Amino acid sequence: MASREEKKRQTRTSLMDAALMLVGKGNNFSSISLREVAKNAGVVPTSFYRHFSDMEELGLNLLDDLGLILRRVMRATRQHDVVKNGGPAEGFIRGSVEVYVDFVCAHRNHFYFMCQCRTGGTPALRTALRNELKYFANELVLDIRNVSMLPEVDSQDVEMISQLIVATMSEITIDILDQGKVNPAIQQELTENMVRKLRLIWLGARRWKSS
Amino acid sequence: MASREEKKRQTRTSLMDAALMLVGKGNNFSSISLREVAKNAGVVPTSFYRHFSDMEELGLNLLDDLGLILRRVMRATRQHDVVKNGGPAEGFIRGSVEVYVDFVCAHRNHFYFMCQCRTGGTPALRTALRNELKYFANELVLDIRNVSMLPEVDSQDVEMISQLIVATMSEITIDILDQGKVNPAIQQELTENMVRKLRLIWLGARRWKSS
DNA sequence: TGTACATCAGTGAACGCGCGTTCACTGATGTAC
DNA sequence: TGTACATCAGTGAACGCGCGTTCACTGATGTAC
Repeated sequence: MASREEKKRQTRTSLMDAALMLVGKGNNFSSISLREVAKNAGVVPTSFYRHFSDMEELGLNLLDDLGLILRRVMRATRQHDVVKNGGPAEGFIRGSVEVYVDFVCAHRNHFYFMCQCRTGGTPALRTALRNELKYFANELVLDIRNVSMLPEVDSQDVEMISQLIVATMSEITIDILDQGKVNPAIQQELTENMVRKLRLIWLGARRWKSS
Repeated sequence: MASREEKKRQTRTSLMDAALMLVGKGNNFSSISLREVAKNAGVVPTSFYRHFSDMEELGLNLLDDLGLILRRVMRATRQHDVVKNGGPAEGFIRGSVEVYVDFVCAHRNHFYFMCQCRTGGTPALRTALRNELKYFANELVLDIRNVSMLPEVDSQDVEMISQLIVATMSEITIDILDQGKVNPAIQQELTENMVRKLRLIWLGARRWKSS
């Protein structure tokens, strides 16, 4: 039999899942009501307060989840490179995009919430998300520097390049989520399009000389 | 004395301005109520229906405004190039970014609404916005092709490049809006950062060979 | 120009509804002896 | 192991409030003669 603690954890997860589900169904997080979330989690509205003080706090917890997902994306990307190429090599752009696209598809609702938060969330949510994305971009900077892929580019410019990459990733995220149902053909096309964009950026980066 | 028609037009504008103002103050469009909008427009809630059937229709009209603004951005950019350089030349990237940044600052609330809509709006709003942005990107394609700046790049790839540019513009838009108050120093820094990004893209584009 | 009527933007009362939040409660799980 | 008590996740009734929408209205503007 589940312990009291374990049951509580389950209800908490149900609440967060319910909120994500409502976001995934096209509702805007900022207009989802606490009562709706509770109802979809199969719990009475007052129970909500045993877990979160309000919807914003639930949202902050969803962003923590997102942070974990992004860390897993980075780990999977590195592992992918090592396994396939023994290190970053020719195919690393395609590989990274494929890993990322798989994660977005596997966590559609989290990424949906991320896109909404970036521009539509409360100040606290926006700040929390900005920090997650900054961390992600910085990790990218470290990866680029560690393998010395761009020796002629200074720190500030590596940061600029990683921002450019993150912005381009953001774009494909919105595109993937915009197609309602998962369609392998379209998904493949988006991936190819993305690969070409990153290749072009990489082409520019290799020629880039920091002044 | 204002004619009845003229007065109606004024009230309509007040309603749209009130909605934009609420968006600019940090509210999410999808959670702004019709009553709030009416109150801030200095009008009774029932009056709203004389102008729009619901908030979504008001939003679609805001997107029409945005479309006009984007067309003015394009015109101003072209004019800027012609006046300053007699055509696209060395400084055209910086010039274009400056024109764009000025427009974003001058129409903060419209661009705020745009960013929210892109991921958080109703399906009708998202579709309408997607069409506006597609038009904008296509105009960019035409500009690039017309002046034959990239002779070795085929149509499909010019489109890819213009998407890349639009995505990068989107990013700076969010950054500008994220700084609550207009701060010339930060704005200048964002502009410089943006210029470097577009230069890098351009560097890649000039080396790009369509296969 | 003056009058009589039509139009219609804006009014104000009213409705039923879902909202967030409070409160005292219940009863299963956990703990002390 | 059994008993008596403590904890606390989840309940259900109740509250006041702002919501979208309806309706019959008012009175200034516009039109026909």
